Amino acid sequence: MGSKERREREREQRKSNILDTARELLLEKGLNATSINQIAKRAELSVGAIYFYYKDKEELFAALQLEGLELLHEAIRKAVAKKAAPDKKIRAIAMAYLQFSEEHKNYFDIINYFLTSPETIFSPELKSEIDEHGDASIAMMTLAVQEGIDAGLFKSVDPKRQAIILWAAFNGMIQLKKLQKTILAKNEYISLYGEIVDRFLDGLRV
Amino acid sequence: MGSKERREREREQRKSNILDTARELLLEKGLNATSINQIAKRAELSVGAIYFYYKDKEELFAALQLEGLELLHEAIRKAVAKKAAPDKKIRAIAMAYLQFSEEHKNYFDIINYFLTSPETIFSPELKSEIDEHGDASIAMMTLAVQEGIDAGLFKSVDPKRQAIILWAAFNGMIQLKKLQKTILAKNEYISLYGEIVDRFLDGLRV
Amino acid sequence: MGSKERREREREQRKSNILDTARELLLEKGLNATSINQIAKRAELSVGAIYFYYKDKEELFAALQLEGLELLHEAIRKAVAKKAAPDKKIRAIAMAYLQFSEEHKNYFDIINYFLTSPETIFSPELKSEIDEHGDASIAMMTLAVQEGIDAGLFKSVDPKRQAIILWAAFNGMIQLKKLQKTILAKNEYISLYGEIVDRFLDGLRV
Amino acid sequence: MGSKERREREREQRKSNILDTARELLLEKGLNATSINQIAKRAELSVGAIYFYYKDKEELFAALQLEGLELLHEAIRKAVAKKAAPDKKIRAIAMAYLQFSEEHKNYFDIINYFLTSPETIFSPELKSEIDEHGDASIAMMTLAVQEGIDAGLFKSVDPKRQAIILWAAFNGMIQLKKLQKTILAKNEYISLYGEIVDRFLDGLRV
DNA sequence: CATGAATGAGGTTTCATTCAT
DNA sequence: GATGAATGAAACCTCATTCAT
Repeated sequence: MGSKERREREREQRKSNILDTARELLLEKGLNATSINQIAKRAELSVGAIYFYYKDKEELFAALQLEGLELLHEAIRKAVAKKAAPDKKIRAIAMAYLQFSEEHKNYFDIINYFLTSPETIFSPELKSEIDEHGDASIAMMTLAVQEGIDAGLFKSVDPKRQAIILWAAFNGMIQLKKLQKTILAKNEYISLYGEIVDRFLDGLRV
Repeated sequence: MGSKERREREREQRKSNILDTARELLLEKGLNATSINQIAKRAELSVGAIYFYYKDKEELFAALQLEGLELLHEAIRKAVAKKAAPDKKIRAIAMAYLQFSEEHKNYFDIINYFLTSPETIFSPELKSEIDEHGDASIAMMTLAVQEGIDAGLFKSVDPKRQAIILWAAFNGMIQLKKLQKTILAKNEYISLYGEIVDRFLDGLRV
Repeated sequence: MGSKERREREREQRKSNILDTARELLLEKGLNATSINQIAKRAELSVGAIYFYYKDKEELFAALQLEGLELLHEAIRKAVAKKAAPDKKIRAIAMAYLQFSEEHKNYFDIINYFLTSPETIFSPELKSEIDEHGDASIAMMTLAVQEGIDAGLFKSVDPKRQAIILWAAFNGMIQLKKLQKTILAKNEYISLYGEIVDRFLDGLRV
Repeated sequence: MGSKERREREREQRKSNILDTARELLLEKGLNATSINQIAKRAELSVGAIYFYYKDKEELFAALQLEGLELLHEAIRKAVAKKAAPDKKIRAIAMAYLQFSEEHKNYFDIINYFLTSPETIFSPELKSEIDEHGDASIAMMTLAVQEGIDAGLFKSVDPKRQAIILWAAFNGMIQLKKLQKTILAKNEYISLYGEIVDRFLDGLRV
């Protein structure tokens, strides 16, 4: 017995193997330049095998993004786990996000690639599922802001809106990383990222 | 006599015609679905003609982006033209940028398309030229912040850094427009955009 | 005891289930858009199972055609069952055939699909078996003509040849159904079909 | 000068060359088995070149069918050219059609392939154009029947309807050619074809 | 008996680019 | 200056079939 379980396990492993290769290539060459053929070749699989596990390119890339969002959620969860003052928590989340963008640059880029691309690539259902995953991470920032308000430290503003604003600003700044050596000095974006938190906390406090 | 000028004029007109068509297609179908062949067909030109005016695809798309950056610069210049208090000026620039992103959605998307794509598409020289154009717009925001500091209204912070921070936050928020109907309510991003300025000015004031 | 019969029954049921699905898909998407994989998926069977019951695609589709020919034979047999004058019988068979083409459009199309396709798809043995099945239906028309001749109503012509001629004409007309809305008015082919019988009976009578 | 004309001529020649190869393969292997790749290879052209001349597979095959319909029309026109009694004319058209089906078996098969296939393959516009071409050939048969009626030789029936009936019957019979060696003796379909005309004319006469 | 993973050739189509005219 | 024919690689995806389990 147990042969069914083994099959199941192998199946998952294969899927994950394909995902690994896809991620690798996606980050090496970008979305358009990453083809199923290439993934197959590098994963030492036949093209057909990939299509056996993933219905099409879209499904494959969506899986990648979901993976990334889960990882991100986990990173933020850890950052916010220890007891701390609300502003410390916010800073901790900010730093966790920055760290994630560097340590999991691959996933971060994928998430943002799809988030910011003006082309709609995923089906509505997929998009919805992905957005929900993203929502989960925002919720933790919202909570931190709420605590600050409850503690009388912050103005009485809508906490979720502040969370979204911060997230938008963080994203915007990390994207500027590309401008290093032209508009920005090397790694200047990191200190700017930090200054976002300063400025926003200043703006938030009563 | 003027035959040289006429030629020059025709040449410019032709280039601009190509650009118009390219922009149209780029926004209709996205970057990698826009082919030189398609541009040629819609512009009622031969493929060869396009290659005569633009060395390759890259050069063509870079021209598009430059066009957009110039338009943006002009929009901001106008917004900041009239005398006003520094915070009003900042708000005016912010609103000009938002307005630009809506009225010239096509250009805005192109600018951001290239800015946020992890693929490096342009040659270093091109990238540099493009960045410089972007710089010009930032300079105007920098100036507004500087005025606020000089007037003793704002904290004594690096004004250019604040300009960059604001710009990053603005971009980040406008990108969230895509999340309408999932995470955000319709047009919620606009009021969030406004709140960025509130919070930031709060954080900036002495 | 009966376990062998049960097996046999299950086997037949499975085969018929496969056939049902194949027929469905064949009529939905046409011959070459219907794949074994698709049949397997829709029949909720494994690909291997289909190959267990049918040696290959060809055998599967031949089975479908045989099914259809049997059904057709039965329909004609019923039409000709009651005693009637020869010309009435001929008309009855004609109408039974038309009705079959409409009520069992799926089978009719399959029969004609293979009959008229210039590609030779079946092996000689298969083709032979299929033709024999078709023969059985022709025989009944032949008989009706023979009766007319014997009764002195029809000219003394070869009855089987008349049967084949009628069959050919019927088929030809039903195929014209496709021309509705272009060359033919809607359902005009039906009244034309009727007129075939008129004209041929006129031509047949002494 | 004249270089434009030469280009035009070369273009036509190339298109016709592609068509020749496509026709060849289509008749050798049937529709599904004929791929653009194969056509390109045999025509000693690149795949892209074919797509330069024909938008897609559909357009290529439609061109083939139109070619065939024109040839058919011409053949019938010739057959009916000389003055003759209406029944002779009808027989002449019938024979011209049969002859066309043998001498231009390739074209005939293509015409019928698309006519009888239950799959709709052409776009409505194409289909319409094709049907119109077919209409032209029917018109000539219609005229012959009309003459017979006018001359008091035939019953007063709708002449176009008789033309369509005959055409359907002819098609139906020619398709039976495939049954040679099983249901029919070799070339029996030819004499049956002739008998269709006998029977029909008998049925038509007053 | 039945499964379903795997193959890999082959399908249609698009692409950026070149170059003879 | 401008044309447009040609290339051929590469894109995504599907197929019939096999076979170890």
